[in-house]
Amino acid sequence: MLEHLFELRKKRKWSLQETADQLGMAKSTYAGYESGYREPSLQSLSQIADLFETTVDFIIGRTFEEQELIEITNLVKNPDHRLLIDGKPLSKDEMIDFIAFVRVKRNLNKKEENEC
Amino acid sequence: MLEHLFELRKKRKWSLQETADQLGMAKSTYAGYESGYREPSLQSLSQIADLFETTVDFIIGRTFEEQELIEITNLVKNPDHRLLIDGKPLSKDEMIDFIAFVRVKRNLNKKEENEC
DNA sequence: TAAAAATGTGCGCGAATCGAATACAATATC
DNA sequence: GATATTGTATTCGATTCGCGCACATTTTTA
Repeated sequence: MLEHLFELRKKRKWSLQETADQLGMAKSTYAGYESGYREPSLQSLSQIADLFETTVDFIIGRTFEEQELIEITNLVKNPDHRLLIDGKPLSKDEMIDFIAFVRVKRNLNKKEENEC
Repeated sequence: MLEHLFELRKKRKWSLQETADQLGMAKSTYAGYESGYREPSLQSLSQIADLFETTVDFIIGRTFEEQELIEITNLVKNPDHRLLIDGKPLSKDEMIDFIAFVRVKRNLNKKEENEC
């Protein structure tokens, strides 16, 4: 269930003890989670997600990728996510402007490459 | 911790019994989750998230809205999501450019309002 | 409107699980 | 080679789980 914990910890090159210390729990307790011997409380689980800067859904294996991929061009028509800048939601118009902005910029870079 | 369960169930106009039946557990068990009297196992929690077609993070209150909010300015330093345009990931530079772009545009709009 | 069914709430019990301490082998560090 | 660190496993008391059951309230049915 928590098979992702191992990779998250290894990616940061932390030992079980280091990780447990940061979470304020015993090494054996955290180790139990990784090995599948025990399940953490929801509070501990949330704390762990915070420590690894990820989601609970990823840790318990409900999402396959740690980094969720979000296609902005889809968001205009199907806003299943809300993008913010400085805490303020991005409007549809701002999104459209942005898409155009990036497309133009990417094309310019392409042309520059071809000229070299 | 699981304060969202009540609203998710009510939105669907389900009784405790109906909900518990769909989850294959006792009414009192599910009711215990809603009232905060008990915490479900991770397996049950995942099952509940499936039933309500939402995320565990939302149910346990780690995200405020069912529609997830993503602050782009945070993505630069902590890329827990990946934004795409035309299938191609947004680079850090593109994100920074975009943030500046939106900020300038928003400021211009503000000035225009003040002039009226 | 009275009877019956369904709803939400709370408690008690046995069983299961938790969190920490401890022990120990394997590996790393000096 | 001695020492410290790491990962794994086990045990123990305490906590919590999941369910059954009871009860008051509301809704539905006859």
